[in-house]
Amino acid sequence: MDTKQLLTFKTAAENLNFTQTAKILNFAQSSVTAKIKSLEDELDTKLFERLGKKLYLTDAGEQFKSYADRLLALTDEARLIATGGG
Amino acid sequence: MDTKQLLTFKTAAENLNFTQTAKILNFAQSSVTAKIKSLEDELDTKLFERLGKKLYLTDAGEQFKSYADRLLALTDEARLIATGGG
DNA sequence: TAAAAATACTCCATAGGTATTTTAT
DNA sequence: ATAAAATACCTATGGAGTATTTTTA
Repeated sequence: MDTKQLLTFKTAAENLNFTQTAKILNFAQSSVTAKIKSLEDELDTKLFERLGKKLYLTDAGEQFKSYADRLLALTDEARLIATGGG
Repeated sequence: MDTKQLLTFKTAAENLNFTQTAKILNFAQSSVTAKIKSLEDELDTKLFERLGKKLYLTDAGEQFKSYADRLLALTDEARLIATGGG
C-alpha cells in the first residue's frame, strides 16, 4: 500500500469517475484502473462496483475511504514535521 | 511512501542495526540500506546518522518514527476493516 | 580482523503509458 | 454515437538480490 495508490483511490471515491480521476492526477485512465485493481487485489476486496455506466463504492470501499483520508492526512503531517522541522 | 518502506524504517529505528533489520524482515542488508535511502530522498532529510559503527536516529528520524508507528497501525486497522468486514 | 554499512552491478517485476475493445446509455 | 472502464501490449524505472568495498571499533 502506498501514498499514490491511496490518493488515486481517494480521488476516484470522491469523483466516482476514473477518467476524471486520471485528468485530475495527470495519469492515464488505464493507470487509474490498474492502481485501483492493485489496491483491491492487495486488500482482496472490491472497493468499487459498476452498475451500468455508473460507479459506486462498495461497503468495504466506503469503510476504506475514511482510512484513506486519515492515512493521507497523517502522511502529509509526517512529511511536514520530518522535513520542515516542526 | 509505502508500507514496506515504513516497516523497514520502524524496524531499523528500533534495532539501530540494518543487518539485524534485514534478518528480521528477510531482506538483503543492501536492500535495507536502499529502502532507508529512498525514504530519506523522498523526505529530503536524513533519518539516521552513523557515528562510527553505531547508528543513531537524527532528530527528524525521531519525529518521523512516531508517525511511522501510527501510519503502520492505521494501515493494519484499515486492512482489517476493509477486508474482514468489521 | 571482525562486523556493519555503503557501493557496484545485475535481473526482474511492475508502474505507467498508448491503443483498442467492451459495455451501457 | 458517445462516454467510460477494461484489456492488451510495451517500455522504463526501481525494488531486491549477490558480491565487494569501505569504515571503524
